[in-house]
Amino acid sequence: MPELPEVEAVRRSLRDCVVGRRVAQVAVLRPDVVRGSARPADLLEGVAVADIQRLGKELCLLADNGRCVCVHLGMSGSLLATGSPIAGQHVHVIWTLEGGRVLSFRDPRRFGGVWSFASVALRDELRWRRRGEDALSITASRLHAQWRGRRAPIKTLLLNQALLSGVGNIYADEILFAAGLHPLTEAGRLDLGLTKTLVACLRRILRAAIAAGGSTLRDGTYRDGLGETGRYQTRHAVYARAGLPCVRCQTQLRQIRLAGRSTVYCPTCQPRLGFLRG
DNA sequence: AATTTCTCCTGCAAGC
DNA sequence: TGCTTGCAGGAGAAAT
Repeated sequence: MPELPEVEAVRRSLRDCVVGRRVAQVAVLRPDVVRGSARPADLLEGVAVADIQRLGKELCLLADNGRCVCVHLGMSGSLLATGSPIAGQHVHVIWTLEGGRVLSFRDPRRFGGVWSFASVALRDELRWRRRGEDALSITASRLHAQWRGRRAPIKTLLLNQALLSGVGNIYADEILFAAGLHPLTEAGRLDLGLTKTLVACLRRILRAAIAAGGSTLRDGTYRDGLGETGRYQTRHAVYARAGLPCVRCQTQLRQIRLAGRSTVYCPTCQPRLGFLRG
């Protein structure tokens, strides 16, 4: 569930307590969540963290010796900075920082993971350059060009991280509602004007969600790097609201399955393009 | 080449 | 109360 806004909230909350600190020790409790070398030195033991970057839903800890470690939170992952080691199950990697603070990667469902790279260049070649542009920097003209001729539904393409990085199921539904677009709309049928509307809604919603610290759903799993919950879930217009009245027109919200994911939309506010244009 | 389906995993909620 | 079943979904592989 951590999507771009949640991952950005984690990045910002961790920045001050992690950047500039040396990693005193790394413990890997579950080696299979680490891809690439899981040797402590390759997971930044002994070096200082110089920066934390983000592409889409993925974080990357950069060390001052050039090495870097990507962390993907998957569905249920969290990256928590605490004053002492956290108790409980599903903690897979622990970075003990100089000064006693501890950074823990916890992921019950293990859809996330950790990737170690010898350099940013290798990270980019093997991983980040294979991803689409970050959703916060996409422009309408580039998205329009990318979607030209595509027959897949717009929601499917919004979720495709090889095309665009950062949008997941929650924000895809929220963005499409804000833009008044039916999730099954063929991507290639969006003209530049509608694409501009879509991109404007995408930016507005992702930024508002970042400002609110992301969305913590009823299961309560999402926390930022300091353990704080998000506050954007109270502003969801459609996600997890199937059967309830639309906040704009009171029509009962409809749920379908698309790309294997539950999809909620308002049949009145989000009409099919085909019905408008023949 | 594009698109869809399958698979991984655990926790929670609903139903009996 | 205690069981089973279904559902949630990111991403990459596999199938169409």
